[in-house]
Amino acid sequence: MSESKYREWILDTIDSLRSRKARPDLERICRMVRRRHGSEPDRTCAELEKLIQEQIVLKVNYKGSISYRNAAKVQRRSRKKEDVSLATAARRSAVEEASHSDLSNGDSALGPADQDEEDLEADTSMAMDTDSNADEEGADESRDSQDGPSPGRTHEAAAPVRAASAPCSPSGTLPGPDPGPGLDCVSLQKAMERPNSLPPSSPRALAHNDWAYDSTVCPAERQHPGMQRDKVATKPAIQSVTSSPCALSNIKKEDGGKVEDSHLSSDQMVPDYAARLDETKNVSDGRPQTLSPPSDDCTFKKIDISSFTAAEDSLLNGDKADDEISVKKEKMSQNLLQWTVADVASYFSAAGFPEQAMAFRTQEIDGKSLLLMQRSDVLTGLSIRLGPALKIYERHVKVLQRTHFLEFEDL
DNA sequence: TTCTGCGCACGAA
DNA sequence: TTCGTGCGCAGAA
Repeated sequence: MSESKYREWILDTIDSLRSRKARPDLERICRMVRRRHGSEPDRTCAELEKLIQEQIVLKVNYKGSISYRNAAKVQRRSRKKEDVSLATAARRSAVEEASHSDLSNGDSALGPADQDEEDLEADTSMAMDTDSNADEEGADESRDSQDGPSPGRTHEAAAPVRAASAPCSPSGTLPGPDPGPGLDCVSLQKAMERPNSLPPSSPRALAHNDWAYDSTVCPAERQHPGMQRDKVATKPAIQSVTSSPCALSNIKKEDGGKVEDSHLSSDQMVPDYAARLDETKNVSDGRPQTLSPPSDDCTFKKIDISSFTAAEDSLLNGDKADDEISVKKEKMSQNLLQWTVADVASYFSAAGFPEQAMAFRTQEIDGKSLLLMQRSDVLTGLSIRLGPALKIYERHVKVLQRTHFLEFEDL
């Protein structure tokens, strides 16, 4: 029985419970998985915990009880029109994801809108277990250290109250809705903690973090630790869990028929650059994708993503990138600071994320802002779906940032 | 007995 | 007003 199978089962179960308006709590999840697939609650619990760690499943405290959410389906409500400044917005959303609502008023399923500044430094833990047991948070911390230095995750210390503890209470006789002390999964969680903590600001750290860029041109072929989330079958009904990250872009929100997905063409989304994109794609023919970072004052016109990616890879491996690529990279880094909002939007549009490009535009992300973006900002601050957001961050934002900072480090 | 569907109320946006 | 959520009940299996 593969883990991916379990993921599928669990996500399926959560979706199923949700669809029938039942609280997806541990008890129900375990029971349903056992009934449907004959899996022991212990195992289900363990797998569920893993999913939480991987931020595939969100653990939330809703109305005083623990619920689990399919992270891919968590809707970020009413963030469409945010006129707050980018920094504020991004930060706030990071807080949203990370800090969860406290028991104060229970409801936290969607993440609190504003948690004030108390957790601003907290990195994004999609597992917004609102009762926030320190165990999990610890794991999260170590895992997500790439997001940025999160010195002193305040909520960690601030939340010893009513630790909802790990969701383990296996073996059929599960404690009721009260997530009381069943079997604890602490050991599991600890076991799952990953050592990983180089300061993200350091390009080298990035290179050593959970991210190793594959030189393969097609991201679909890549499987690296940092992208594990992408492998999740967000649509449980689908059997093949070997889905590539690319497959995620096809994720549709099936719940309630809320298909937020883009039916919009590039033209609709980013009219001014879409044409160029199409043009480019046609011309490039066999080549993957060609970016055309705009701006009149740009010192370059087109950069081949694949080349760029390859350059990054070489960089990571300590190889000497070939001159041509280096030149491109250098130019790109320099120009990044000069990118306008439109440039950034067009970049992502050209990179195959026209819909998400709009989000960058809406949030007024220019080159400088792009350099400042953290993972959580991309995942949550833009109100874009998790799948594309992960890809955008891992394959583009991070790459651009790293390249940029590497440049400066070298200088 | 267990599972499922759903009306309804609640709280947040 | 809309939306996400889940309690609690009734009917089905």
